[in-house]
Amino acid sequence: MSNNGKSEAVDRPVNFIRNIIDEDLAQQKHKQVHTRFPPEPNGYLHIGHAKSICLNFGTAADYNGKCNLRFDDTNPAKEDMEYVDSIKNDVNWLGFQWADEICYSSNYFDQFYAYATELIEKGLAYVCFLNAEESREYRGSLKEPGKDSPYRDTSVEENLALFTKMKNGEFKEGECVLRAKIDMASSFMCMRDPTLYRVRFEHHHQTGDKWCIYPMYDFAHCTSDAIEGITHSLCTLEFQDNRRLYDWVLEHLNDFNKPDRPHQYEFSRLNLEYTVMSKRKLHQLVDDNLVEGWNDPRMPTISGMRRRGYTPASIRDFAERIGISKVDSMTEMTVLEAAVRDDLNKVAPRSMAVLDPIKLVIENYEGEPQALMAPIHPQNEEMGKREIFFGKELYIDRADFSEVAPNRKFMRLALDKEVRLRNAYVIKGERVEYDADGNVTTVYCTYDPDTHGKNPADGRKVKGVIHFVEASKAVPAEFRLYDRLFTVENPAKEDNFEAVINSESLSVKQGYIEPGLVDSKPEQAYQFEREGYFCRDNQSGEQQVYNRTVALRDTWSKK
RNA sequence: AGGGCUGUAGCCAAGCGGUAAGGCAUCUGGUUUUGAUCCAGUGUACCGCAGGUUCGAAUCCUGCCAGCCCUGCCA
Repeated sequence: MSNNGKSEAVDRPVNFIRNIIDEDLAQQKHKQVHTRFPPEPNGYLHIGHAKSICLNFGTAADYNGKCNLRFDDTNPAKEDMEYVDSIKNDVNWLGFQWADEICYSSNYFDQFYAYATELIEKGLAYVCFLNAEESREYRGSLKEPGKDSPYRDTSVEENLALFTKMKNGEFKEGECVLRAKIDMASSFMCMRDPTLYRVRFEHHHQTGDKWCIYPMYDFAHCTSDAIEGITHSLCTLEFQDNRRLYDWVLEHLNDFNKPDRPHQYEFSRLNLEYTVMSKRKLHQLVDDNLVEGWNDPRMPTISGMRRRGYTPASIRDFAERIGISKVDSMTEMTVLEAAVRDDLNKVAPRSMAVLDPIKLVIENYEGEPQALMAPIHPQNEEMGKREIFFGKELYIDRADFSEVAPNRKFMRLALDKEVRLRNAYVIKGERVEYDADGNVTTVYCTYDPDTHGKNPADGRKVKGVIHFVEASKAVPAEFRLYDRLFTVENPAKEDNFEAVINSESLSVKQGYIEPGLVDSKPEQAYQFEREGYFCRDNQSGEQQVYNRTVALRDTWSKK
């Protein structure tokens, strides 16, 4: 059957949803797979949505099916065009194309109205004048059954008239709702005569002022799926109970009570360590100015991660690595980081940048700086070479020098010790100058002119390699280093998650880049050798600002 | 006696009656002008616990335990 945990259709990990699809296809329940990604446009997309996007679009693509992008826009009070635009943008950026036109639940408002009418005519829905509080009391509790609304037995004719009045704006907000007549004693709370329609005098971003009644999620979602011919409606675990209502609605509508109607399947949402995933909390971080905005590189939003330097391929790979299941889980950051590193390692041109510079003088070098050629990618010659410079004055990183090597493992520059300047020559530390505070200002070295592109002729072994930038050609740049946004694994569990924000989640450095980098494009990834993967900030215009996407894997600093 | 789900190595996650895939993390070697990459190797997983069925159970049955979700005119 399944070979090494891979799906038959494509070389991709199997999951329970693919198993269901394989079965449905085998039994010819559906001819083609049709999924949908149904965000509500009330916030920006985050990495958790990316998991769902990859699942829905990815699965459809693997089975040669289709996937719709559908805005679940049934609550105009919370929604906005700003979000629909950003969502479209993020989905495209991730590399997915929706089938045909973009869909909106609001496209189907006329049909929803007709379906609601059908339910009323069948005696399966009624207009209820209980207010919100009364309605809650009548609902009962988890352990106690509810009791029937006094409006439950209103005649079909009267309900029809009442519902028309609701639509015509003859009732105030909150005065009445349309409810399904199901079972006030059901153990599923969502089946205790759930609300189907409520009155809202709101302007809708798609339908304007045409409607003053808006359908509830449970009524709109299943019917939208059915209208669009969705076969597999994938959502997260908290909708498991709602599936009973999903099925009830479709089974009681003539158009949809067929074997090939949509079915809902639930998978677990993504939880990532050291961050939050709820829209409410992300909204709060933005509103309370704890981050720069939705696209702050520390945010788990698609736009934030994009600005940080994550690539679409790396996010898709991450989604594949974490898999799909029904287990409540918490994924470690290392999985995400490994996914970006794997992608960037392959595609990122190499460069050198000094983030915390100290001056280094080559005492035995005279004359103008010289140009040297360096590989753009040491493991991929096809990427070509770049020009770098070497000269009398250079910058190296403060952390790469120590007057006295702290231990035998120290592989960087120290006095009377040799080290390789990456892509250039072997140098030896000779002496050092300090400022009044005891900080190193300049390190004086000599270089071995016969070591470019080769080891010392006399067989001396030089183990250490450090990076540098030639001073006269160096271009000043700002580097922004990011760390986890929170100090605890699961900030959502805190009483006040804002209290556990990592105050050191951003540190800014002023240093230098190779001159060849001045025209770098925003979001283009580079590996600054020995420092990590960086990209030009997409919000800083002409300024040389680089965001660190992720540091290089570090297997020695903790020892 | 509310109901719905879930429990496989530190973290994800395959497996669906024939004797435990894979990834991340960890650790150990090797290569290396990035302490990166790459390569090779590295895990007694009492398969939540306890019974039962079976020649044989992570897979079937029973009971128990733990965690998550459900009482919006939110989605």
